[in-house]
Amino acid sequence: MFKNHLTFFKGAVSLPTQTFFNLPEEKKNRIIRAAIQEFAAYSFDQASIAHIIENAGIPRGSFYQYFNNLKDVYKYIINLAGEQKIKYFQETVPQFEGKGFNFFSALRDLCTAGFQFALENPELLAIGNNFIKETNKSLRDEILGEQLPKAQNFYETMLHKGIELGQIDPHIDPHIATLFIGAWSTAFTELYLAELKNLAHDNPEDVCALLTNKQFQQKIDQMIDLLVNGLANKPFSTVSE
Amino acid sequence: MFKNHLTFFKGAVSLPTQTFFNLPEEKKNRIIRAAIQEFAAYSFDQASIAHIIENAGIPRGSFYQYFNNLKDVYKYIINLAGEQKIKYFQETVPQFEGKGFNFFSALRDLCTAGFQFALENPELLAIGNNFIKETNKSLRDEILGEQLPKAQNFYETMLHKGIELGQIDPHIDPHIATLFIGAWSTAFTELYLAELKNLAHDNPEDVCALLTNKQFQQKIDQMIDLLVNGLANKPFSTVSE
Amino acid sequence: MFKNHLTFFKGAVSLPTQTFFNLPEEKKNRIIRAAIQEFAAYSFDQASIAHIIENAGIPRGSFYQYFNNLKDVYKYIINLAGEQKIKYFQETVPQFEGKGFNFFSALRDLCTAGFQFALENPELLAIGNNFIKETNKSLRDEILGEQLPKAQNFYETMLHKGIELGQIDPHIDPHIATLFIGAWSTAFTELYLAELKNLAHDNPEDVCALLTNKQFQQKIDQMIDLLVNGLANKPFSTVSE
Amino acid sequence: MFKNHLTFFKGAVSLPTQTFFNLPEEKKNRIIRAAIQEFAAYSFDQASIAHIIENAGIPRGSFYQYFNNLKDVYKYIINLAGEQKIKYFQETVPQFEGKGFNFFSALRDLCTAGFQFALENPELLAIGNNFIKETNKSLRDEILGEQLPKAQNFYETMLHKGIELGQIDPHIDPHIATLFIGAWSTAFTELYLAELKNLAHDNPEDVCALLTNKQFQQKIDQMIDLLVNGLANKPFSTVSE
DNA sequence: TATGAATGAGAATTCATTCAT
DNA sequence: TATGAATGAATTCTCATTCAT
Repeated sequence: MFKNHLTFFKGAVSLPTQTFFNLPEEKKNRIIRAAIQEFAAYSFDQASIAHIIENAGIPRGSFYQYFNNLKDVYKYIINLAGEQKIKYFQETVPQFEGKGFNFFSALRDLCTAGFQFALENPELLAIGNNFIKETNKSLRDEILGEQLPKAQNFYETMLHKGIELGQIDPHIDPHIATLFIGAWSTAFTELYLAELKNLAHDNPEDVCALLTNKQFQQKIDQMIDLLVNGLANKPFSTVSE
Repeated sequence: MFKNHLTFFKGAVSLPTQTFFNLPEEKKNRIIRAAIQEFAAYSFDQASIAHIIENAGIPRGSFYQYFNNLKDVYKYIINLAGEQKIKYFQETVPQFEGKGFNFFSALRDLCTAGFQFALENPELLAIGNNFIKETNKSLRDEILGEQLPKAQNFYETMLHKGIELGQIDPHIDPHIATLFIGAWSTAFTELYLAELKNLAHDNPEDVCALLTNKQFQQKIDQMIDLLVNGLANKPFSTVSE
Repeated sequence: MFKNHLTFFKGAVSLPTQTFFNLPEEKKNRIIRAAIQEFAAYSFDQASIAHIIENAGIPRGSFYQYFNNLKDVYKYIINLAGEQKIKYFQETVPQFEGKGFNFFSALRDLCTAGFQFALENPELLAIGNNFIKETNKSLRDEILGEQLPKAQNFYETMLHKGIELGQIDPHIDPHIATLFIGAWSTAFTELYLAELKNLAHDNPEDVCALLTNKQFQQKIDQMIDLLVNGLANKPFSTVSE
Repeated sequence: MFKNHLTFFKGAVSLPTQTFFNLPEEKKNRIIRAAIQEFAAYSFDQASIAHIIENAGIPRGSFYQYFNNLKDVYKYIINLAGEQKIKYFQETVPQFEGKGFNFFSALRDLCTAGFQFALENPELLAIGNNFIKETNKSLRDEILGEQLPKAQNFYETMLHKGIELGQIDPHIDPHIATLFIGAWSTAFTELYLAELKNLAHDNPEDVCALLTNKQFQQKIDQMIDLLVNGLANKPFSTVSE
């Protein structure tokens, strides 16, 4: 999940105890909100159970009736976030079906949706960002391992379709392209976060206007253009022949 | 330093105490090795002094005669790694001087050198990777702040030269291009690490042959091609016009 | 508090955690006793959490569930001691109200009560003594700052009343008089401690008889006489005119 | 020594090693100065060998060739300070010999000399102050025990002479009077230090004028007057009869 | 189940003193 | 003797997890 703002996995591993699920909605949500807040603010290693129970307003002992340990809450939250993201995309992005599919316009749609989601769920974006940076290898692998099977990489699906329809250079190894798009997308997220911070400084109230902001739109276009056409000044490019 | 495997800074902040520098080479190296090992395996927050002194085989108190705290060793090691990398590149990569400069072939040289360095110093690569992911903002800024002035971003230099010589599309915003190359470089590192792991599984002894390995060479070429020409199947690309 | 054995403040700053206050009386008292013992025996800087938890028979971690650090226990104990002293005096010393007030007899009452209190609470006396000697200025100021607002300096109150009623030489600067009484009081405490030690040597069991001891009573009278009439053999005193 | 700024002991216990005394004057003085500085700034418990060697500019190991431990330096310095004070007084204060002796004017002379000394040797005053506040009982006793035999309490000598010459109320127990004068003197020191601090704030350059400052002279006179004649408004004092 | 107190394993750091050269 | 590195005991503080009610 969250290799970047446009990648995600679908997962449904049930880690909290049954006791947790039996909780009244309000309390359950308080706990979830506190956990989201915690993992948005801190990496897994810096997150603490103490913070979560304090923000959720539940007793220490209760925590252990709902989860085995911090890792389990983490997995649960990562999972939840992934589900929300998938749900959002499924509702928002036109499914890449039918003949009308165009890889590059679909890409732009996906980007826009991604930024929209990030705008509406800044904490989930932060959680994703923290997860990407997670260096605890065994934790990473454990989470990815559990979720990868159900992962649904929109990019990969799109890519294959694009190749199929001849919109993408057929010489390109799809695996490498996927890797590249992933990194490209992460860089995009960084750009987005940097812009957000600037806007927040200058004009906190119209952060929401970011997406319709002309300059930012131009940057999006440039990034997409780079991905599509590369760096080369076309007449001069020679290396890759 | 280490925004990715091809970016680095030159730095010379001296943080260990004089006592440390007075130590016999052998002992000093033992400590440095232990620290490198630690920061290669763990992020700054997960690294522990206990591990370092245990691996270096020095008593608890001695550590504090050499460094003030973990942060100081970290800075020292990051610095050392940066210096080694710069030294390596200066010795290996043909300086981009004179008329003969070609952005794309220079890029390939840089990549090859980067992989070579990573192959010879896998732990330094790991340290760099961990640093990129560092989420402790104040620590990041502190280290970058101390080293940025002396930073030397090869990509940026090259990019400007490439634009100057008309080898790169002049419409591209250099800032975004830098971001783009950064993403590309990160993807490259991931690719490299994945290959390494495969090789290590299959044929641990010829890891060193990776760079001359034909398949890997093809992948490098593909990556460069992606960067240069983009994804589009040229006759069909339309979006960015 | 405790500028000397007859001065004190009233304070009610609550520093321990709620957890501490929830503890069963017996355990709470064990901890309080251990802390009192510690601060009676050692100055703040020499006191150690290790001693307290050992004497209280609680585990290391528990201490930190009750207090944030040594300073907080210290403040709490100083405060407790102050409250006990005030309570004692309020119950024992006739309030200096009404016309019948006589500075000098009130002083004697106060002294007697002070010695009585010290006798019954030798550890609190020791704590007060250690606090007076506290050289850590910021700690002093912090504690005094928190408690001064509620401070009730019996001497000063009495002094002003004595001046008002013409019982004290009107030429005397009240500030200096306060200083003077402070010194006198300190000397008194020293005298008292010395006597206590002697008695303890000779006849440990009748320490309690100290106050009714005739010789000691005479010493008290002498001290008061010194304060009231000074050293001079009256007909000969000349210096201060 | 140093029960207050007018009390002191003479002592000559030689605690440093012979090696120390063999040192060239300059180096020896550097060490002494560093130690004085340290004990003026910190109480014994807070003082550290590290500070001293740093300020003296001597290596760690050397310290232990000159002294066994911190306590020994402390004793040595306390001793040195005492000797300096005695020397100063012997040179400055008219010896209380002959018929012309008057307790009260001698007292004023002593005070003035004491303040003068304090002004010229603020660090020694600070050391004395710190020693008075020393709560480490065994250390106190050890130092006092070693030095008391040779102690020379000017007050006590004077007092006896004053009684002898009928200048002091013969009913007064000399022991109690000594105790009282001691505390009085300490209070005096506090007053002096407070004034010093005020002056330092207002007019740092004329701190030296403090002693000739009229207001301060009046305070001295009031303090002496209180000691001589007591608090009572003479016609009304009744208690002590 | 809910609660919140109990616990102890670690982590960092300090510093006096000893030791080797 | 001079030097400065070596050492480890002591101290504070944190926190996940267990336990008793």
